[in-house]
Amino acid sequence: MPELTERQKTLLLLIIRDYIESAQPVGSKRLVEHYRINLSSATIRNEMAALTEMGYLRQPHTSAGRVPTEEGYRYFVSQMMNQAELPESVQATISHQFHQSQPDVDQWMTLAASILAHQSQGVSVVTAPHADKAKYKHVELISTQGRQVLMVLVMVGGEVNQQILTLAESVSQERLSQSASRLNGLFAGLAVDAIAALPARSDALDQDILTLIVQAMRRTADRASGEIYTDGLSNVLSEPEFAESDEARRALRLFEKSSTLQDLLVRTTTNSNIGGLQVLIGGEGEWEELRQCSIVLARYGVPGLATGTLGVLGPMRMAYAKTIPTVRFVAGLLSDLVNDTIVGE
Amino acid sequence: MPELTERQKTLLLLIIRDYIESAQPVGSKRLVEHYRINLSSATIRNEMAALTEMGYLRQPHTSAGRVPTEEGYRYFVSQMMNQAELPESVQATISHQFHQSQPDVDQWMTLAASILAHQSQGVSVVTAPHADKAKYKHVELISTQGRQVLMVLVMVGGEVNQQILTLAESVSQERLSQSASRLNGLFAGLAVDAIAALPARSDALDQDILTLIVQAMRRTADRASGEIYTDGLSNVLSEPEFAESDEARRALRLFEKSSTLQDLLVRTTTNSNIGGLQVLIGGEGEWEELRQCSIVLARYGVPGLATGTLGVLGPMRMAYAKTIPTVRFVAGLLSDLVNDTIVGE
DNA sequence: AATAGCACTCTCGCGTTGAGAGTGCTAACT
DNA sequence: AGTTAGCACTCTCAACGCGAGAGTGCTATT
Repeated sequence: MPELTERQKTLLLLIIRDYIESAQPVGSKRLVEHYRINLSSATIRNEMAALTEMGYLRQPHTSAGRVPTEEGYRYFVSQMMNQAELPESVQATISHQFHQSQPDVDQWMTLAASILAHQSQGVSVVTAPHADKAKYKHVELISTQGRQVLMVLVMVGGEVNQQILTLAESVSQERLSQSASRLNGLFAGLAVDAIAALPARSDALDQDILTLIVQAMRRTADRASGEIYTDGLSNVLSEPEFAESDEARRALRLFEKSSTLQDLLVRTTTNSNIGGLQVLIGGEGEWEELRQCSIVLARYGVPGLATGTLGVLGPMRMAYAKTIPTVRFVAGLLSDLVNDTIVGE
Repeated sequence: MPELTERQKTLLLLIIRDYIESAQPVGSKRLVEHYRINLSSATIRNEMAALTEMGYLRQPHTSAGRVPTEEGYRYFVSQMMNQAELPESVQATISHQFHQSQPDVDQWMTLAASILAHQSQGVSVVTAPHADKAKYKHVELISTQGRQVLMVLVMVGGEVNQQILTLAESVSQERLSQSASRLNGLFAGLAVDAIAALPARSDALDQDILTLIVQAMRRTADRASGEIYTDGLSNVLSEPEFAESDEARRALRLFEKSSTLQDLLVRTTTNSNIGGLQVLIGGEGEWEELRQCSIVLARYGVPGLATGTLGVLGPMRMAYAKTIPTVRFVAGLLSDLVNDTIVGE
């Protein structure tokens, strides 16, 4: 791919910025009128032709202005990655909201999703922090009715797993508490494999619970991510590109099947570093449903202990300039929160 | 309002049924051709004129067929309320799905929402069972880090309240467990007011926890309903009436602000009996966002112990004939499940 | 009371047309 | 050589007109 001259670079960024704002193909004349450029429209036309030739722009039809291609957006985003800090005042507002909220993962996730959706005018996704290798911390068993028992399983890192068990026979709350207490003494800090490798318990109830705990921990580990929080779904319907086609419906459907969404998040962020952003433009050939969309994703958390993903989905014409720094900033915030909560345990 | 003749009644129902299927104004000729009626189109025209006069039908424009008015839909629904059973086979399928799922409230709610959305092709809403007067059952305190403690509070009826507390000073897990155990012995089966009325505890930690428990129970009671589950959001976008207008967005927004949605559910079902259906057509003048929509709602559960709401939102042109019996049936199922889970405690 | 016939109304789809926007190319200019 | 003015050309889009079709209400008839 040929190099861009400085002027082409400036023009390309200008054109994309304008298109993101106006949602309309931008022509040479409009460009001259709206921005202070010391060039005539004819010169700009030449440059536009060149940029089109190089694959950064395209024309919806012969006599329309130019529109960015996926390649164009990619260039735009790459230029933006390095710089683009969120204004101090916005940073302060967001931090403030987090610090005055309850110190509760659920609250944080909801808040993060809400902030992202609001700032970016897109659909936000946030997954709860999740440990790849969960370590046992504590179990509580609460008799509910008959043979049914509520098991609350807490992992190191604070991940909570709640589940109803059905035992072979009815057991008193007292015996349950004793059993839980015995297991807590035994398992503290162990990973699932270590627990499974322990010799069988002589007490039948203890052994049953142990088996169920191992199952629950395995299941938690298999889930590739924590619970998914989302917000701003209605934002996407305001976008003109989704107004009448059923593009919007396809993208929305992705959000209803949480398994697909999880797959997407995992596959695209699994190798990315904490703090590193990833921007998927037009589904990158992999995601048919997202051909018209872009996603800005980031991982947060403490590697090895608990990590999660957060991001924003919007039309390809998304407000990257605002979304990217916001996602980056919120990811940093959540990382700090996870860090503060876990470290020292 | 004048009485309808038997023939007018038949015709009105037929017209509405046809319109619900086809989504197009239905004319006299179409009616004669598609259904075996021993009448000429001219006669039908006369009757249609009468029905229009009476306010059950209306014409989008002079030379179009008839479309039901809100009044028309109301009549249609009222006719359907008494009869309309779900086919045995469908009942069986749904029951089966419930009985083979995990005995877990979260699972049930998700499943109920999924079934409702799928059957009705609308957006479903299900709220978790919730007790107006929560009774204490059990508390567990799990130290997480420093002064932070995870409190798991279980109510009679199985409602679980999970919360992070920040204590005045760091406390060992052992002391927490002891405190929890003392309180459990003391509070079992009591309502929040009874607990608040108890004399202060001599132990400072016990007293702190007690206060926090009362707060948590009050907060739970103040929430007018349990957690909200929803499904089928993308269905609503397929409906032609929402294709391009922004009606859809307004209705969707209702679902994003869970507070508004809760308000709606509470206000419309607060006085309705378990098992009784309520159908809101066109927002009934109260809900501007729902002017084009209908909602079928039902309460389920065991009055006085734990109740919840479930329902379906769709266009006014919704498939009532399928939705109403489904909502009624699922409500019955959930009532049974709640009953089985709670009774005997 | 029910129906056949008829004149009337209104929407919708379709082809036409003219204005406007934007382009690419060429020739002139710096 | 790079830049610019001018111009012919292309294409979309909104407006318009028009005819077909659907549906109605009314009247006269059975």
